[in-house]
Amino acid sequence: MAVTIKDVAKIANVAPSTVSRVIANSSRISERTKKRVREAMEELGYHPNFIARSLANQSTQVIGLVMPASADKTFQNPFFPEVLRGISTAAHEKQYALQMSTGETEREILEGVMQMVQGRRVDGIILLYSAVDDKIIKYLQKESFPFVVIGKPYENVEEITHVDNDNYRAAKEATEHLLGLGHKRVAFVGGSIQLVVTIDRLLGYENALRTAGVPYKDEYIIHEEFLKEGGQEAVSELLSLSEPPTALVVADDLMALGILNTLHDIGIVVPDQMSIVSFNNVLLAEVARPPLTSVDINIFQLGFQAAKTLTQMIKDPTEPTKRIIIPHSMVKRHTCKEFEAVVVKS
Amino acid sequence: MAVTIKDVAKIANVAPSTVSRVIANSSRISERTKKRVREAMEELGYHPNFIARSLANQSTQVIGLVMPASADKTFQNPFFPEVLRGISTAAHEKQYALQMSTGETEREILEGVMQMVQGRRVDGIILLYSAVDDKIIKYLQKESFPFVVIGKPYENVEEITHVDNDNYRAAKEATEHLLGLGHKRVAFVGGSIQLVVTIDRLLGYENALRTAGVPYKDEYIIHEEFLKEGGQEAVSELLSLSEPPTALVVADDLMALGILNTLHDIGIVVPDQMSIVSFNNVLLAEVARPPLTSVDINIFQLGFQAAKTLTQMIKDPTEPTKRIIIPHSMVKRHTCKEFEAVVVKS
DNA sequence: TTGTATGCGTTATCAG
DNA sequence: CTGATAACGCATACAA
Repeated sequence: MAVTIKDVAKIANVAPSTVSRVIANSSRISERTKKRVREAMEELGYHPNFIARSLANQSTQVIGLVMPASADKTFQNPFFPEVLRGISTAAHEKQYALQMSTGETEREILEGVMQMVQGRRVDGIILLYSAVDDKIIKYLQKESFPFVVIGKPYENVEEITHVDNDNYRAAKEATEHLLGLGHKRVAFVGGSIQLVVTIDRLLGYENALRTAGVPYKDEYIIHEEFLKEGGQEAVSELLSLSEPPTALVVADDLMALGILNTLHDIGIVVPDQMSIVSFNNVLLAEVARPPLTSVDINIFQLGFQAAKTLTQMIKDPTEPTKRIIIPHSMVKRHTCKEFEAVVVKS
Repeated sequence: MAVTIKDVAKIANVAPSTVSRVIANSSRISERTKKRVREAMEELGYHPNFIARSLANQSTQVIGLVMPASADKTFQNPFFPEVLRGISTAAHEKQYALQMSTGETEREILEGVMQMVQGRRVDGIILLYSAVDDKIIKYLQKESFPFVVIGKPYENVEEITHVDNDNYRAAKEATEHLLGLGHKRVAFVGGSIQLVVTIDRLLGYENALRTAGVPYKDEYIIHEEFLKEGGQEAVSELLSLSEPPTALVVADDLMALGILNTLHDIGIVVPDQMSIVSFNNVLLAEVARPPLTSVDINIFQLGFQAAKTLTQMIKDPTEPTKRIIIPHSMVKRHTCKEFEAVVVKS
């Protein structure tokens, strides 16, 4: 059996409670006994048992993380390592550990979350995505368990603390950029319409078109998963149109990379024959050829602020609901060009 | 306060210990009382408190995960989401939760691991990488805490359970493939030499050259981090040589992508003027242009087997040390071509 | 400033 | 088959 607080107490000739107070660095313990107790701890190689502490405190110092279904391809998106880095940094500052949901299906994940919550395994939860009609959010609200979502909740926005970008405006700006270059036929290639981020960006795109008086066409809206296969299908659908687009707003760098390469295969030159703006500005955007013009959404900050906010909520449950908007900025590289009346071969 | 075993006991008119037995589905409880207790549980919405259970059991049902320093660029490698998926799947099957280390520096990570272990927060640990002279492995061995490493330990290989590929042979085969195509000037672009995987692959590469009677040159060995900047530097170093290579063995798809694009910028055509074999076969390999010939190391299985093995070790601490080798296979795409006496412009 | 006693929610050991 | 009761290791209210 490992060395406990009692062993330390015996060696230091004090009561267990005194040792406990030394650990908490209570101000009502004399420096002399503190020193003696610490020496005893050192001598025995004592380390506090977090489980016991958790039980006594009703607090675990761990944050639960809910990822999208791991079967889901979304998981492969470079977005996740980067939010994780942000979360991890903030969590570490406040001495929180991180626990991940495991589970392949939505049902399994919900069960995992229920175990985290009811089993008192975590003090709070971060949702790393926001989907339409999400059971997990509803459950967490019902239990009034501390949680924050990264992205915008689909329902009850005012009641749920979340960290998001202004995706509506970001997409609007991206579209306007293309419009400003003279493009009239701008298509939108988004991820799953189940994700709120897709919806917001789509709305921003629509609004930009409407404001510019450019007609909005259903055929120009493509929804695919955030992935490469998606990119390829998107391209073929779009190019088979009688009036194919000359510019694309793409929801994600990874998808844009797929599109880029498919276009390259077909022999369509970017940006000469097709302009592209994508989102996220992960490493891939730089590495792609040509390098992608991409909206930087500051993924690290998304994670960092989410974790920071959650720890505040845990510490002070009366904290009001918050909406934190992380700024974005378009990084112009080499996938956008002024529209010229070049015929896009179909 | 949440509903506890006592509340259930009261409603069901039994002792708390009986409720506990029902939860464990003990065979020495009559079906009738089981039913009554279960109804009470249902009625109150009872869920067991894992923390309390952990304290009583001395077992947490959580596995600790040690990632490389999150400041480290390695973290961005698509390798990680995929091992995680494997680990997560196996862990979920055995009802284990996953806890991640947070910490930016090596020192912080070691401290985090010590907290996991001494604080009894986890039942076992998986190391997601293997580095030379690793303090964490030494610590875990000293504590004789259950752990498995993904990759090959640098020291005490026989005493440490690990899940690895035969990287030596994989690299040898990749090199032989290039040699077989007639290339004589084959360079090796590896990741950090601090990683054991790099060392193994380098040795395999060397052996292939030696066996083929091709001279081995120091200038052909480049070590960079597993990333894109690395790719670019590698290319410029290699091409500035008086006898630049005509083929490359690259440690990682992400790096290979960087190299591919740098070559493209310079105007060197792959595979006509430069052949490339890389490792990991992640999504990127498919998406790259041209698609990468890459050694599939079965990342998912690496994670899956690691978690599965660890849970066995936890259940039965007398399990012998194991070495599990996950098979690899080369996926031929379009980055390799027979060597022709084309002058590579320098 | 320090010690004593009790509780946190379970499981496990005895009895019965 | 079931019920008391004592751990598990720590924190804290209350005493001293």
